[in-house]
Amino acid sequence: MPYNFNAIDKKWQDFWADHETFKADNQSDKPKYYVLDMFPYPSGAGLHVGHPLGYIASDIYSRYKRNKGFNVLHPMGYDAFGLPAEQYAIQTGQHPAVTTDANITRYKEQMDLMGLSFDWSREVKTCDPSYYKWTQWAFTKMFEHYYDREANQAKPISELEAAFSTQGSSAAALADGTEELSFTADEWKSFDENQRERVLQNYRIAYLDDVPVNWCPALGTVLANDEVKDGLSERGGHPVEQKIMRQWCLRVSSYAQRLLDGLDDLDWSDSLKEMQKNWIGRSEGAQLSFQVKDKDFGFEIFTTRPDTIFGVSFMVLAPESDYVAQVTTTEQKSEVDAYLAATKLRSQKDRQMDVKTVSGAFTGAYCIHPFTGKEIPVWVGDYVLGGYGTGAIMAVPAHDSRDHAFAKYFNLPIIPVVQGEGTDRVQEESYDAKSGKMINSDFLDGKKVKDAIKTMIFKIAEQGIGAKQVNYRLRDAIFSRQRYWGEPFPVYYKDGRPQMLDVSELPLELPDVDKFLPTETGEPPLGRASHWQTKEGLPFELSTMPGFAGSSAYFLRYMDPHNNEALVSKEANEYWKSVDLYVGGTEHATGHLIYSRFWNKFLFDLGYVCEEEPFKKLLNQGMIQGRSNFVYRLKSDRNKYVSAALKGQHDTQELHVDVNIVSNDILDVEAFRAWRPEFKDAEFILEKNSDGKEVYVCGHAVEKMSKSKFNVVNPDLIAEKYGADTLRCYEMFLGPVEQSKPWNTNGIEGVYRFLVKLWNLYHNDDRFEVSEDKATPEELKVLHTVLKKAAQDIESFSFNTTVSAFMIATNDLQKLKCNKREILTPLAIALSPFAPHTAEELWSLLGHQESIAYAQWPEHNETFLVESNFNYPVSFNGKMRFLLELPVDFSKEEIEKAVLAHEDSQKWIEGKSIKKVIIVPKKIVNIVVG
RNA sequence: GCCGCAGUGGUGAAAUUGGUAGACACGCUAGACUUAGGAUCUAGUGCCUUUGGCGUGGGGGUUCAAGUCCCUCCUGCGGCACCA
Repeated sequence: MPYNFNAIDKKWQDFWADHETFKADNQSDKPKYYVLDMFPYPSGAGLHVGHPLGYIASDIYSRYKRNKGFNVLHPMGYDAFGLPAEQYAIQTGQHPAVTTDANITRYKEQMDLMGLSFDWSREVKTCDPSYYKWTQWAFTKMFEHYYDREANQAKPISELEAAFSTQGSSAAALADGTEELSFTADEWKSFDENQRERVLQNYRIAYLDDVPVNWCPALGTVLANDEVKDGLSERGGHPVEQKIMRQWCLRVSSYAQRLLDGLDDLDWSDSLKEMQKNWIGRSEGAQLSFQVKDKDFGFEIFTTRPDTIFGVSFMVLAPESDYVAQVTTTEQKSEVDAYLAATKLRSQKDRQMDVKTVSGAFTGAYCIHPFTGKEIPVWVGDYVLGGYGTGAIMAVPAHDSRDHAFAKYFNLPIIPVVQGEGTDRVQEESYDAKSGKMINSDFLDGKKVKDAIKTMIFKIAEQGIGAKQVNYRLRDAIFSRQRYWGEPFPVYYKDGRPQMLDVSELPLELPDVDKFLPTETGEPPLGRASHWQTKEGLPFELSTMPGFAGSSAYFLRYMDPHNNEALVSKEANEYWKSVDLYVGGTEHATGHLIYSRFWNKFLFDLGYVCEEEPFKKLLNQGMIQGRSNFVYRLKSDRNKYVSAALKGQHDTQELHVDVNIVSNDILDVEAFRAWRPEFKDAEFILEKNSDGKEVYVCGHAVEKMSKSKFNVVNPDLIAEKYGADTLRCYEMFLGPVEQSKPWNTNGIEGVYRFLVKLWNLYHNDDRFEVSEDKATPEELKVLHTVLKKAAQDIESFSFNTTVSAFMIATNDLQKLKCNKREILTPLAIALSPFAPHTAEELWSLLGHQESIAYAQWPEHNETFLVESNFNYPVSFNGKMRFLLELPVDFSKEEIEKAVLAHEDSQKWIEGKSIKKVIIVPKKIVNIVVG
């Protein structure tokens, strides 16, 4: 029994735990490095082989950095509030805290089995009151601040109040607000507290507002936009409808520009940056007002194409727009009302599903064109959204496809104002491109589109009818959830006015309830905690915070997890600064990664943290999908199952079968009978495989790994069968970390063989045996090649090729029968990030007392890597190439002679030497000199 | 529809970033040792009409040299989606 991985794994996992090997200190002479994984939601299913992909990658990097002499912070914790535990609680009555704790225990066990080098002394749980104290605290700070557009940062709301009492509402000109209000300083002073609060709510960063929300009746709660996919809830896939509700909101939109600008300096993948840019959705254009005919007001529209203003042939209002009621004429009222009623019936999902149907109604009103003075009809149409821009548009059917469809449907004029390739067909198809020259446009005629946009913005401003305007798609975050298992708001109400608890009164702990369902009167579950109120008997807010609340600042808490006086102390924050490497999946691109950047920027504005961006580098690990297996049950005989190749001859029903009783798609029929009572008498129609044996072959498909599909492969089982190091190396060997791929165990033997081979190289029967002889140049070359490759590849997160490099080195050393200490010592250190248990064992067998985790990373030496095929002196400072014509059958000597004779070679080679000679066909030789 | 990414053997994938395509591993074939092999070891393995020719989704281009750069088309994946 040479390579007893189970014993080795256990020995070193215990050793690391006992010695707190990976505990990071907040003070050190070493440079710091902060490696963070996105912390998991501890689900009941436990970890499957897909989860550790990112954990292993970050662990390899952490271990590498420790060996490189860094003080590494590598913590782990749990995003412990969430829907599944609560849904489970509703079904079983089991308190979510109990299930969550049980799941956490299981998660920790599994992570330890993989030898992950976390500093567990810093573990956080978002559901822990000592943790959510600081989530609540940040919320109260957001309530007490507003966004100052001039200073471009959050400022105390008290400053705004002071300004109101001297300047009235004009003080709010540069504050980001929900709606415009008008009052004088004296009026402000005469306001009572309720009136003042109503004003202030428009400016607070955490504020209450009546907003259209995604209401999910099945879950009994509202959901954020990123929690809704295709009109269905992301969790559970329940239908979602639109509803107006009074909710806590966070003014994330104030930070839109900073969230966008901040991306430039981040080392994130282009695709992820692109996703965030899309989500923020900046668009530049102009806002201008169109006067309504025979009325004393006009309405504001937003357009990115002010240049096409001479092509406007109608206006469209969103059905939700307040203007609709104001402008609709008596003759058109019944038609418009009917249309509005019909639109209301269409659910959010319907509107998304069928974007092609054109619908609308004429209001009877007209606008006056600001430049031509012509009358323009005003319509209502549901393709214009209430929540974006001003909820009203100028329609230019010749140059906007949606306007074009509307114009065609209602037979409205299409006036081309841009000439370009294809504009002659503008009656049939709109020309949306921002290129070409202006026509039919008075003073813009002949200008290029881009110039015309500039000119027009200038003109609009000059005439006082509008100005340049930037709009963002990013909306404020709705922060209330009508659920139990989340952070309680540190808020109570006095005469309906929200009041914040002081930090000394935090945390406000989640009260117990008898059931986890809404009350009979439809209040959230917290309404059942009847005695839950302040000392004065005032009621608390009954909603809880959403999932992203607890995950928005956890990376800061790890820096100083036991501090009861602050989220993070100044010293700890200034030492660790921000996350150097953040590893996680793309699924958080528009949720967590936006909210936590916002949250961090807010704390930065208040001076609580020293870095504006929390995550410097981001590595997106791919998803590991499951490979499901199926059996085919006859519809005629529900006890009979037909093999995959023969299923065409029968009418069958496809059933998922546990992949753990299937090997290479061949079903273990006895295990199947034993799997579930309903299958105990199962009969099979078998097929012949290539060996002529009768077997049951299963169907297969790549799907998401999930319990219900029976395709979950547990990392524990793999670790038990092959050892943690094989699991770690194999997950890396599968391919680039960033790539998604289906799990299959087919190649794991190869990786396992590599570790055994390496082990056996330094073992004679059961005895560890190393030679003290000096290594040969050949052996040194093998070693230094792998040292160089490993360092380079780890730095560039190319872990699959690093594993290959170790395999090559092992094979080479085996051929050389090399078991020398001089080789093994550095090799073990370089291998330790990938196979820490094996490396640590070898390290101790080599006689070291201290853990390999802090051994110094061996630097490679280039002199051992010289190409020995050519006997040239070599240097490694860059490379140069030049061309040389040679006779067909040249020798190496001739090459050298020719090189030296070449007229260019003198100045090229001067002071340098030939590094590499590459011979390619067609009598051409490339000489690389350095 | 718009934006981004990718396409290489039977399979997972490499390729010093423009320099001998297919490293490494799985699988497969043959052999050795074995009572046995789902153990271990050795050799072979891109394709073909094999003294040679062809090959990185298709077509074209730049270059002494292209998987890599440019144009174009096809296919797949991801994101956004009536955002004016």
